[in-house]
Amino acid sequence: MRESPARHDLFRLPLPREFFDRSVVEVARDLLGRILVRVADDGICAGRIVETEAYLSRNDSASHSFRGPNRKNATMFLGPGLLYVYTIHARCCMNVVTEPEGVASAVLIRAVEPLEGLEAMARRRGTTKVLDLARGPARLCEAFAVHRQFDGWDLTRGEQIWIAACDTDPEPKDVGMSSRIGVTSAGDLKLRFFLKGNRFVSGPRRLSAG
DNA sequence: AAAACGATCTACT
DNA sequence: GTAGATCGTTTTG
Repeated sequence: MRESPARHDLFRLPLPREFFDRSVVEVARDLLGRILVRVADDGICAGRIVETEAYLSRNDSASHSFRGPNRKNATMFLGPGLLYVYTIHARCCMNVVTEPEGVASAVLIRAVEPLEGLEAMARRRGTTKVLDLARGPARLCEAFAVHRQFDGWDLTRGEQIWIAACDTDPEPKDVGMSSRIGVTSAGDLKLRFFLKGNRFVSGPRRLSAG
């Protein structure tokens, strides 16, 4: 994909703290269309966020912060605009902490549409299939070289990794939402948002709305 | 020390 | 769409 100077300048502006200091659902929806930017020694890359999932603070048993702060989830309690990275199934997933300090709500970034630095992503992922580069939270982390070491990273600094304020797909956003009540124990509520019709969205894109 | 549990992925039908 | 792999973390004895 060709790289235009104008676009590159837009990628440079990190979203400010206030952006993240809002309701987690609001942030999850508003993150769609924004650009995730990664500057690393082994390559620069960027992608448009097409799928997110909101995790509602410690009142939601599906959230990692449900049982209160501990060694692993500490970042979630430290305030908006931080990156929370955790491991699962021997892989990493990245979250953006939202809402005021202590609330511990976060948005899981589930997929991006690769825009720039496809070569770097392909190298890190071990595949050249564009569809498989960053669709899925763990694949995304691998493609963008995000590991546990980035847990607690301040996204508003605009260094190494951040989310650009620009929106490549200005209004009106065609946002889809799929919610489901947890089948397990205490009714877990999951709120997944995605850009409708985008082929980089993972999983079943059933339900409409939005 | 052992067992169970995933905010997942891949392969395959 | 679903079964099976996979391994760090948490929970249990």
